[in-house]
Amino acid sequence: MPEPLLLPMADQPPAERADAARNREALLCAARRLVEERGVGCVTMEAVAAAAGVGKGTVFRRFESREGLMAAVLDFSETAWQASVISGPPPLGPGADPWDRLIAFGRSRLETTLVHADLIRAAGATGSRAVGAYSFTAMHVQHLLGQLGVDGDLPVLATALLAPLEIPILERQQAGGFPVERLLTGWEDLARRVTGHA
Amino acid sequence: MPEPLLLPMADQPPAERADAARNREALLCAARRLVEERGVGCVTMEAVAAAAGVGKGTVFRRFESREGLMAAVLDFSETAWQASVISGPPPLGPGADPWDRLIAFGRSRLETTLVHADLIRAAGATGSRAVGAYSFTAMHVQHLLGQLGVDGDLPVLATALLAPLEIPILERQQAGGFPVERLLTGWEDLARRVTGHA
DNA sequence: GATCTAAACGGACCCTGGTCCGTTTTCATT
DNA sequence: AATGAAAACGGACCAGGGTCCGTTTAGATC
Repeated sequence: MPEPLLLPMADQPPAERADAARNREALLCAARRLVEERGVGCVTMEAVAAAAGVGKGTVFRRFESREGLMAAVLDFSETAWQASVISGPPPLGPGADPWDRLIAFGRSRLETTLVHADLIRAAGATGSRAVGAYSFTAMHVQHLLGQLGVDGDLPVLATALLAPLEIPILERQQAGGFPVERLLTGWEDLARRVTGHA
Repeated sequence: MPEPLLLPMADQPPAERADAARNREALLCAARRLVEERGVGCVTMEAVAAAAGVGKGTVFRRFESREGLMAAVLDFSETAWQASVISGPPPLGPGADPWDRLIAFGRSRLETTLVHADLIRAAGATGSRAVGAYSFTAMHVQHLLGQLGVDGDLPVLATALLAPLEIPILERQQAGGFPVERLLTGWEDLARRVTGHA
């Protein structure tokens, strides 16, 4: 007879050891602080390690890479933003009609993306931005498109609508001298054409 | 009386010295070859320098940075592609009607972008891709939109149409399991909505 | 051809991201 | 409390991008 095997509940990753969790937290705090006070570009992995009082190896063991760490830092504000989309006040949050929500979404996304530009770039493709955040925004836009009665390949259409709000594109346009206001108007126009909304 | 000043023709940058030009060429060849036979990721600046028979400093003096060098390598195929848009056979080149050209453009751009994905990524924002190439494609799309009678902010609309064809977006979708065929169909749909074409 | 200056050269050197491995710590079990 | 194995730790170490500066070279002038 098998000995009482220790809780066979679904084999989830065995949970982080106490010291590991503590260090993760300390590192995240340190990183957040350093990024805030020096700017992303001037924060080295070694500096973060030192500020958190751990060795460099630990930073990499916890966060994989610089991109990973920056992604974690970014995740902070990203999560807050997602919350305001899910349950904040209209028109960004639920309650307003889908078209107004879509427009509010575009403006809000564009603005936060520009605010966190450096961090987003530093988080690269690793970022929650590139996986979690993307699928969140994609889902949300798909949802709104559905409510607006748009038909077609919604996942792909949603991506098309999101693409011009991504850093590389935004920055190139800004470098080209397009004021934010114009980008926004342009995006609204795009949304109107895509949805067929009056 | 001022001595016969040496050709006051517009003060263009004084032209490259012979040895500099020779080295630039040698470096470009070496880089092209190495990229081809090892893949972008396995080509170090030092290796390129060695292959070209010059010092490392020279590589950086000529091309500024790794991104700059990769951009120069990329420029090669990019220029060829541009030529086929400007003067190649229809429907990509001139001769076909604007709608057909637009569709051909989308497909062709998407394909070449995927083919050169690594290089484009390595060329980063420095790349001709990010400046020259972008403005070329933007101009071209603007032009076609104009011919199709689209009105609105054409520069911005053109960018919106181009955005989903850029690497970061394409790759994320590919990673999400969308087959190329679907991306293409999706883009055509987008173009139809934006232009209002039947 | 001698001379002079700006430009180019090369490679030692620095910095930082990332890896490796011998040591230390946690924590489940006895 | 003692024990043992898995996990975490730290910091020396490595590699590659980018810089610096003393030396060399092109090429214009005399």
